[in-house]
Amino acid sequence: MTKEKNKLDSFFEQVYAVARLVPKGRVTSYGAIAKYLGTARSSRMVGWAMNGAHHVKPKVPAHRVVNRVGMLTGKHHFGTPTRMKELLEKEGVKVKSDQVKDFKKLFWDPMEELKI
DNA sequence: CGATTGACGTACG
DNA sequence: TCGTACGCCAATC
Repeated sequence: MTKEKNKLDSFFEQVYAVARLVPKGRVTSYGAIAKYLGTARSSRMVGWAMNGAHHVKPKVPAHRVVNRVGMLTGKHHFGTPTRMKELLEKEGVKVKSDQVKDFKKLFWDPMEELKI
């Protein structure tokens, strides 16, 4: 405890929470999460938050989070540039040229499930 | 402590 | 319609 800081209230933890809520076989965007958290203008912070997703437990399905166009922009952060694609295809998400197919259909909007 | 970068998004030309 | 510029805010150099 000591100078323990409530990371659960940190913006980063909120991003992780939403990312973990993304159903298998579905994907979402940084902007969607940012917007849900009320920081739509700070969409970059969502990506930055994911930077620490690798050391957060439980595992954060960062591979289900892509940019606004469905491109796997963060694939280089998964150890291998093809890891993200493999993970998505493994869940049933079709990926072509680092871009999610039917992204519009597979898009999972937190506002649709968590809002209200 | 100031400048640059970054897994984005929107605005403007 | 496509390309470029800018803003966000935190972390890193």
